[in-house]
Order: sequence, then C-alpha cells, then structure tokens
Amino acid sequence: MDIQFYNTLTRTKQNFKPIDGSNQVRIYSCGPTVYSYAHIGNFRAYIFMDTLRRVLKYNGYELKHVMNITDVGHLESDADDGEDKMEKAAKKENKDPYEIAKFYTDIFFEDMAKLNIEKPEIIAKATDHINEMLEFVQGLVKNGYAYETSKGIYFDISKLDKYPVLSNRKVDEQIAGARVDVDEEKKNPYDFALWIKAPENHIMKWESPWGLSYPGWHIECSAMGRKYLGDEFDIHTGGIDHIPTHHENEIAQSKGLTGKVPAKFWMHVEFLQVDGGKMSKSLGNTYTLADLQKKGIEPLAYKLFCFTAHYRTKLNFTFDTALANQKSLTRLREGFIKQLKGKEKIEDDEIKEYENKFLETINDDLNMPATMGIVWEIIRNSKQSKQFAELLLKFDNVLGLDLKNSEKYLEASKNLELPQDIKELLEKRKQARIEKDWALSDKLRDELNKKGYSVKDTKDGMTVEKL
RNA sequence: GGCGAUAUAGCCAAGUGGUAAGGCACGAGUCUGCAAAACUCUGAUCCCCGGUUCGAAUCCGGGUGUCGCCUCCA
Repeated sequence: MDIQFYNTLTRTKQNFKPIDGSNQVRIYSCGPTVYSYAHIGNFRAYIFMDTLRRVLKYNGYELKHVMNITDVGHLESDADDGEDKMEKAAKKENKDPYEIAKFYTDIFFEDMAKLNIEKPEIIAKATDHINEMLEFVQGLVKNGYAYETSKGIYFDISKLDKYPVLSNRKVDEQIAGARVDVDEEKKNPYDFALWIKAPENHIMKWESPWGLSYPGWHIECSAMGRKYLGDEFDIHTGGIDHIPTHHENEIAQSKGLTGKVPAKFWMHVEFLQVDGGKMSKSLGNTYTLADLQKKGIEPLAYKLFCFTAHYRTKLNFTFDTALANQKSLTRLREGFIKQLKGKEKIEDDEIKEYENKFLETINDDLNMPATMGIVWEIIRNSKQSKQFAELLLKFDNVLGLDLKNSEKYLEASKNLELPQDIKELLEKRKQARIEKDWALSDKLRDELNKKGYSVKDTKDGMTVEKL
C-alpha cells in the first residue's frame, strides 16, 4: 500500500518511496540542544519522529536514522552576538559546558526511554564532528558562497537562485533590523553565520584557518547529515519552528556545497500549546515529563494524548485532558488484557479488515487519531478473543505504548507500599464488612479518602489506589 | 506591517463533495448493602453571511474570533 507523507517543500501530500530505490530509508531528525531539561513540547516532536520510524518499519522498510545532539554553537539570538546556550548554562550552573551537555543528554535519553521512543541508529554529537563542519564551511568558501567578516564566516544568500524555498517569506519585505540590530558587515540582512570567531573568554573553541573559533548552529546538521546519509537522503524532520530559519539555512548550505537540496521530504510537527496559548518559560508552563509524573500522568499517557491530534495540527495541552488520557491508557490496558483472556474464534476476514484499516490510516500521513479510533473498536469489540490481543500487539509496534506489559503497569498501580495507618484502616474495614457493619465500613472508606486513598470493593476483595 | 494556520458536542479532537470516528466528562439503566469499577444506552446539522452543486462541515467570496511565526525555540 502506498505511503503518503505531507512534504513541507511541496506543500502537498506525496507518495513516499526511498529515493535510491532500495529498501532502506535514510532520515535525519533535528535533535535537542542539551542546555536544559527537554519539555513536553519537545517530546511531541520526538514522539512524532518515533511514530514515523515505526510506521516505516511496519511497512517493511529498514532505517538509517540520524539524530543530532547540539552541544555547541546554538546561540541565544540570531544577531550572532548572543551567548552560546551551552556556555550560558555552564556559567549559571558553574560547570564545564561538556558536563552540562552530558548531564542533560543523559536525562534526555532517560525521558525518551520512558516514552518508549526507539533510539535512532546514529546519535551524532556536534562536538564530535568539528572537522566535518570545518570542511563543509571551507567548501562553501571555495565555491564562493561564504565570506569573512570581523565576527566570522557568513553565508551569502544572494548567491542562491532562490533563498526561502520552504516558506513564502519575502526576504526584501522583512523589516531589516526590526528586532535584530543590523550588522553592517553582512552583505544581506539574512546572511547567517557558518563559523564564529571566539571571543577571549569563550570556552568551547577550536583551531581553524580563522583562528580559535566555533561552528554556527545550522552547519552541524548539514555536515552530519551529509556524512552519514550522503548528499541526498529521504526524510528530514523537525519542529515547525525550524522551517523559516534552521532548515532554510541547511538547504542553503547544502545547495552551496553540493548543488542539491539534501532531503526529498521535509516533515514538520506543529507546536504543542498549553491552555490555549504558547508555551514559554516566562509563563512557567514549559512542563517536563517529571512535572507530569508528579501529577500522576505517566509518560505513556502523554504519548497517548499526542495521538489524539494529527501531528500537523496544534494540540492544546491541559492537565485535565492529560489526566483524561491517563484514564484512557488504563482502560486500554484493561481492555487489552480482557481480549487476551478471550476464547472466541474470530474470522480471518474480520482480522484482515482491521489490519487494512489500520495500515490505511497510519500510511495516510500518520493519521494517529483515526488509527486510535480503530484500536478502540477492537478493544470494545463485544467478542473477546486472544486473536484481537495479538492483533493489538502487532499494532503496538507502531503505537509504542508497551501494551505487552499492560498487566505489569496495572499491578504496579495497585500494589503500592501502604503506610501502616492505612493498612490498619483497611484491616478494620475488612472486618466491618465481614460483620456487615455497613455504617462503619462507609465511615472507614471516608477516612481513607481523606488520607488520599480510594478503596473499591470487587469480587476478589478490596483494591486500594492512591489518589 | 508581512507570512501562515485554525474555528466540528462540556473538554481533547478525526472527517476535505453524499446527510458527522474515537477518547474523556455528564446523564440514564444493569450490577452492588451503598459507592466505585464494568457493561449497555443517550448527545452536535459542524463560527456568521452569501455563492457553486442534485447534494457541502468539506469548494469559492466576504465577515468575525482564536492561535502561531517573522528573535532562540520541537
């Protein structure tokens, strides 16, 4: 079945096939700048990236997927005189920038694992590829696409046949210097830094033909993508914010060196919003996975929440909806187990129909909301069968919700370590129930509720959950 | 000022020409000593106005609202 992906470059959905006709798909994903904790908005992008991987694999493709770790060169401002994010964080925390990078990189991958996101085949750190970047820049200088100023080496966008190719932005109509001070040395306002001469006190710097210096932000993706995936590869992913600057400049750099747009498909995730508006540090709503967990929302519930909207639409995060998805996740697990224990025989045609629908929706530009609709149909199917559970496990190769461990998650939420006073109350209530003293039983239930535990009576006895 | 997106039940949202998926919440019922859970049932003619069409949430024009980008950001 054809796979259709929306391509920002052409602004249409197109059939996807690897460009070299092989069975391998080559992907580059813009990864994190490791100067701080990644927030749930960042993770929406990586959940998308993961789903893309899984959909391609489900379709039988093999992957060569590169994700970068930006640990140098990402400045705070496009004016090129802002501080390097890594150095700023290092100063603030009184640490070496490399320590900062390691610390946040480790946490990043821990979070990725919690979200059951597959690790790309190749993780490329910017600081491990200084030579490749330097060669790339030297090539651009040689080809006449770059020039030197007192601050560094700049890309000359006027040398390109067309500069913004991803967005409709008209370069001459933008008000130069409206937000960024005009740099008189630059030939065009939108020329950007490829290589930056390091000030005296700059920590991260390398020898180059232009003295001690460090790379610009955009060059790392161009250089590393080229190194591992070649001059032209299949898919490049990132957040929608990358379209107007970062990816535009990556394309410019590659065209300057190789004459080619590096990727055939450019796929971008829309932003996550919080309470109907932008997520920003000043509003204090850049939540991390840890913040969610504190409120009882599992990382996988957040992943499920992300599946409620298509990746190219804005998604509004509130704690209410996140909690709703936590509940959904529990029901999904319960439903899965119920099917697993089912004994009914299902006709092959019915299974086949679900499989077809599933494939159709995931291959339609990763339409996860529609896909989840199908999953729920199976969960709620009045017939109960292990065959459905097996089907769900197959689908979970794409969803990545770790359904196979459903029982374990459900058990974990029930078998809590209970404080002594709670245990005593439960014991008293058990006794009261044996004696059918409902008044006392209810009173004890209220008491437990006040202490933050909800008690439910089932056929197999009481179950306790922390609220 | 420029660019772009979006407006579907209480909330999160699918659906892009043939009479509205799904999740959560709410309500009713079954069950239960009660409650919870579970199960079943129940809800919208799709921002407004005009147009095209046999037929539009879906296309076109106008209006209104919201959001984002143009500065680092997934």
